[in-house]
Amino acid sequence: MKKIILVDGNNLLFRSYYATAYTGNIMRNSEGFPTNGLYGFVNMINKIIHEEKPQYMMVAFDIGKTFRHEKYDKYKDGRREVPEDLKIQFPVAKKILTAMGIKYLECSGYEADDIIGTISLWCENDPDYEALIVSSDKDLLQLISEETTVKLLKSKEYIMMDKSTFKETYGFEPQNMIDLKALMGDASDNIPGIKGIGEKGAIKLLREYNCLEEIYKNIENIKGAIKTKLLEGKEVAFYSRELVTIYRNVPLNVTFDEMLYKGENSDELIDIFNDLQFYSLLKNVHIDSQNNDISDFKIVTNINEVIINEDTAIYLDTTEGNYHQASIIGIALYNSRNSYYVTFDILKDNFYILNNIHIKYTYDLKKLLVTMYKYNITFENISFDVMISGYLLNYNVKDDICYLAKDLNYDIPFYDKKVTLDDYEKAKRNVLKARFIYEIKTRFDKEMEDEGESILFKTIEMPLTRVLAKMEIEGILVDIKILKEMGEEIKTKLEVITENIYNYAGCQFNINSPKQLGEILFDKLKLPWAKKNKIGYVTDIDILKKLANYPIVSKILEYRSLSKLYSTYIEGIINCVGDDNKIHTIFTQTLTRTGRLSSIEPNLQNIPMKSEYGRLIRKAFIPEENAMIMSSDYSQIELRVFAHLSKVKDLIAAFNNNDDIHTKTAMDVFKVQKEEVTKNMRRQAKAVNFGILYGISSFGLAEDLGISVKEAKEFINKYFETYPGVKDYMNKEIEEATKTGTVKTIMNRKRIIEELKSSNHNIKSMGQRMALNTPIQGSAADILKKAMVEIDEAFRKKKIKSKMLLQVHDELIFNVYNDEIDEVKDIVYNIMTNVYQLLVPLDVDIELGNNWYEAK
DNA sequence: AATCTCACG
DNA sequence: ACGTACGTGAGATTA
Repeated sequence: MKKIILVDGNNLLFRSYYATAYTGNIMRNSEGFPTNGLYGFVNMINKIIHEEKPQYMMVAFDIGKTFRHEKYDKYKDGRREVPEDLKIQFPVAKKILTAMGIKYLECSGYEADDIIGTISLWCENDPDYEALIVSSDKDLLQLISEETTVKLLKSKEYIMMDKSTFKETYGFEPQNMIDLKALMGDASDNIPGIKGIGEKGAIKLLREYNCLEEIYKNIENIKGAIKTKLLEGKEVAFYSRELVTIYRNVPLNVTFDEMLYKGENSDELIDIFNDLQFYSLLKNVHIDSQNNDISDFKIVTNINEVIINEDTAIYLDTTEGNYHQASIIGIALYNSRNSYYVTFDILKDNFYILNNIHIKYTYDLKKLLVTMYKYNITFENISFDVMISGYLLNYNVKDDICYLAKDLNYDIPFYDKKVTLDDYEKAKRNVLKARFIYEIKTRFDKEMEDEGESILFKTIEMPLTRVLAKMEIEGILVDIKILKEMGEEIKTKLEVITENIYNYAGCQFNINSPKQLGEILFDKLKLPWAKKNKIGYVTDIDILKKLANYPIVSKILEYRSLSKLYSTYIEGIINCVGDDNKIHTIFTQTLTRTGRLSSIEPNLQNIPMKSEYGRLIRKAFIPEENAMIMSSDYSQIELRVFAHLSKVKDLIAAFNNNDDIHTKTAMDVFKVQKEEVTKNMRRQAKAVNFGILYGISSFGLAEDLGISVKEAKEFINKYFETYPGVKDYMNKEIEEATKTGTVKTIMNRKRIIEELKSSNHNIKSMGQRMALNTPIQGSAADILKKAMVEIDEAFRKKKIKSKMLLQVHDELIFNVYNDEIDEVKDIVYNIMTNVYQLLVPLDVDIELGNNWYEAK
């Protein structure tokens, strides 16, 4: 038996187009050609091939006016016009199919359905063939027979419908599907059907009578309203049926042999995908062995075999998970002459080879440094980290190098724990990764040069990665006892509060469950302000604050903050403390879209600060003996950056005069003297200043200040009238960003913002806010990073033994030995204030204490 | 795996 | 007419 896969091409392309079109973010390649339909289309075709392993395959398309609907043109007219964006994707879809070795058919005057119906009829008449139809259109179910099955696509999965499953589901024969549609109609296809008869009623009738003819033959046995409707709609029903009946004798000039699945023509397909910029799909294309195979590498059995005397890439193979705990499995080395894989077993007595001056390139240098630290290898000559370079170039960079490789058309298989590989194959994959590093670095180097990011890369990011490695290795001391004591206290408080809440609620429930909590508050206790989300009621802090007068709600607020403290900051932190009583976070250098760092496992950039009680957690972060914790933070760095970027004279003057910026804003906006600025005026001015940094919106400001959107809008207008330069700057920035699709920081860090191209207002607005915020947040991040590099350098030159420990976006935390306090304070202050010349001065506050809490 | 909530700058 | 401030990470629950 030969199986042919019959695919409804129109259906597939429509589905994938509308799956993304509604977001408004229509995918396009850099020439502006829309690709959103094609992307899903190709994925679906790939999936079908993968799942069905077809011998024969055919994709059908609609073309021209269809005979079947000709006499009912008035119904067809009601159908939605195909958007131009989608229309132009059809010819490309057909080109792709040809490149994939799949036959496609279209026949003037017939729909895709008709073509599929015709071929499936051929299968019924030919004992050698059977058909599998793929579509999400239930109309095609009418074709199900002994020889024909339908794979009915749902949003995420599919249902296989053969004769027996169809009967189980509907209770009548597949060929009577047309009668079902005739009765119930189909709004999306403008099939009228009988008014007042829906799916349920229609199915019931067909289970009893099978088809329209039988229904009307037995019309006297049918009672009540249904009977009237049936009689009134008789004519409509019959011509509706004609409309939905698939025509199965399309004059097709094709043979089964022509529908053989031939397999792809890689070169053609690669060309097309490159054109469309479907880089992730390229990995599925069978690429010639050049890229995914390598045979001339050596698995080293004796270290003397390793000869490196030219620039070489290293790839480190470790166990999974947090790299502070990871162990080395082996390393791959690659250069244009030689390539090697060295297992840990061989390496462990020969680490010295890694001091080779020719080892220059890698992926994730920081991980390499941290992992190799205990073997005293410092890789002084590594000057190029492909991970960081890829990040600056806005590639899709993850921990696993395979993602980047995939995007760049290098086919390195992903790690799959279900597949066991022999030693040779494992070694090969690592060598492939080293080769990828070696080959891609030249291209990245050039791309960075073109983007003007080389200096940023060489003088900031590459040196910084070594600084961060040191900070991670150093870690910060934690006094677990303090955390445990505080934990006990919180636990006791939580028990009391839990009892209180149960009493107010009149029952016990899981307070941590937003769902249950919502039901208690808004269903059971009928509190006002109920607002729904997908799951149930919204129970976030904004809603609860409005209800804080209810004793149960104030207790819940208390419970929330305490349980957050307990699980995230007491338990969470304690779990991260190692045998050395220290926490070693990981600073991710290649994650944020703005250029900031982030901190994980644990996150030490969000330790409580704003609430007095939570802040006590900071007492557990302590210095070494004979040392103090020092914190140095930039004051208003983002607003200063904004003053610099916007060049607004009043703002620059305010910072030059060392004014309190929020008070100054209040004076200008409210047109009052300094003495007349009330607390509330300053608070409002501060909120607007923050709003400016975020790409202000009246809604956001209203939310923040608890005023109406209208008031917020007026307030913003007043601000813009006060500082017209701000508005001008924002307009100019958005215009430029929209033109180029990118924004840049003061150090030329580039972010691509696809959202700016969106036709969806919301998404576009979000893009505009990103475009306004990124240069500010990103430039501040640049400044911090530069300061960190310089401080590290100064410490080294002056042989300072105090250590930089943490970075929290606008502040640095140090462990400072008592005998170095003055010197370190000096160095840090001078570097931080002079690291970059803005149009306004940079200001730094430095505090010292016996723990992080006191250093504030 | 996705969602909600909340901690930070 | 729309849903919304920018950038993160983690824990708990629900699906």
